[in-house]
Amino acid sequence: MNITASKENPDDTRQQILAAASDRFTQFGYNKTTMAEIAKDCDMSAANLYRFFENKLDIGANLACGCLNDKIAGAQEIVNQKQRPATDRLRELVLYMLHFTYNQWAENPRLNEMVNAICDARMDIVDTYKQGEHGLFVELLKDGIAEDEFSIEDVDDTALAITAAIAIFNIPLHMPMHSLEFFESAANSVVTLILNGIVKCP
Amino acid sequence: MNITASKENPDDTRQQILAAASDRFTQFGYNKTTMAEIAKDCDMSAANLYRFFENKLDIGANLACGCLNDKIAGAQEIVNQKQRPATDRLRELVLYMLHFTYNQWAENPRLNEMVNAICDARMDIVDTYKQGEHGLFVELLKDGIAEDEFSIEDVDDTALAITAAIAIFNIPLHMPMHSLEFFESAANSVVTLILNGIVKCP
DNA sequence: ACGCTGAATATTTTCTTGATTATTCACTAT
DNA sequence: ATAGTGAATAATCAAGAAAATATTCAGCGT
Repeated sequence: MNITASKENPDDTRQQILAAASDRFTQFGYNKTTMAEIAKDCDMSAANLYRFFENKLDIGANLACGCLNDKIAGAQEIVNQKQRPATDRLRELVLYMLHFTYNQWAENPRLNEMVNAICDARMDIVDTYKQGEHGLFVELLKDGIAEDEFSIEDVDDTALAITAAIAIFNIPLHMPMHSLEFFESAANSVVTLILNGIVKCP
Repeated sequence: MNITASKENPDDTRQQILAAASDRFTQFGYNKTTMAEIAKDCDMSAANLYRFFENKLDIGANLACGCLNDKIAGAQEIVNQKQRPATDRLRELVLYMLHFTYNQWAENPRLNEMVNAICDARMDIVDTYKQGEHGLFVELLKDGIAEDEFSIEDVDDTALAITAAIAIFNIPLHMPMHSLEFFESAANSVVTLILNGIVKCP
């Protein structure tokens, strides 16, 4: 037996493919890049790509997954700033999500192609993301309750309501409808609304 | 000069055309119905349609306008029930809008074609609708303040925040994403969130 | 057996090109 | 002047062939 491990780690190859695909997708769009082009960038045959990914959509799905994981990771960092008031973190969290969504759309219009393809075929990815988002809000709300900032009956339901209320700031498809300034203003208003409530307290 | 007015009121003809177009659009879809068919239903030539409407899209826009006016009218009726607490009316208003949007999508999938065409070309119609919606919330919030149910600093901003928070319940495009039950539950949660707020009162 | 490939096959896109359809216009009837 | 038309033109759609692309597979070199 060979004492060294396999010459190339399969995960490295996967990453190489994903990197090449990401470059192509962002520069030329999902539909316009061919498997042959991705393969050539990796100095391999198109057939070989299928030993690492099921198909083209699977490559896109993995990229999208990574992108959404990055988004969640950035959001988690905000939630993790436990010394800050939950109120502040909630506002920053929503604005962070808006900016992430907007920048993704603005800096890379071609990415929308991929988003559509993914949404059509791999709703599970979106669902997973939503679950992560929900978890973040639950954690933040619980922090707020622990610090006596928030008074909430049903944390889970409230987190669900918040995600529904800020949905438009998380959907790339909506970004072309308004300017970033408009969205920022709207997001701030929504957060204020959420935080203050409108029923007068006794 | 003839002592009688013109034999046919131009507005009647417009209404006749709109009615015929509405039937066709809902039964066969916007793209599949031809100007010739609409004209035949009205016992006139296709060319004559252009004496009453700029083009096919203009007919669709007028229908959409009417539909959105109906929606606003129904919403206004709810707001008008001044004897009821504003709190109740707000919840019913949001659920009414959700049901209107959902039914429009569910009962008539073909209508979506037209919605898309309108949204692409006549954003002004959507803007007008949004203004009307905003006005309704402003009125309702002021009612609530007058009745001492609500305590609101900036009514206009709050109305804007509410419309943003319930946006997903007003966009037909989102309806296929979830069941009506899910949307109802989410809408109720959002309304509760709006009404209660989460910041503990001193 | 492993990691890979070229060639074969299946699926999608692109490109014509002939219809359909929207829109305009010169003209008729009242 | 008004309500309308038929015929001409312009724009769009649709079917099918050709080309490009995705995906599979038998087999090669190690």
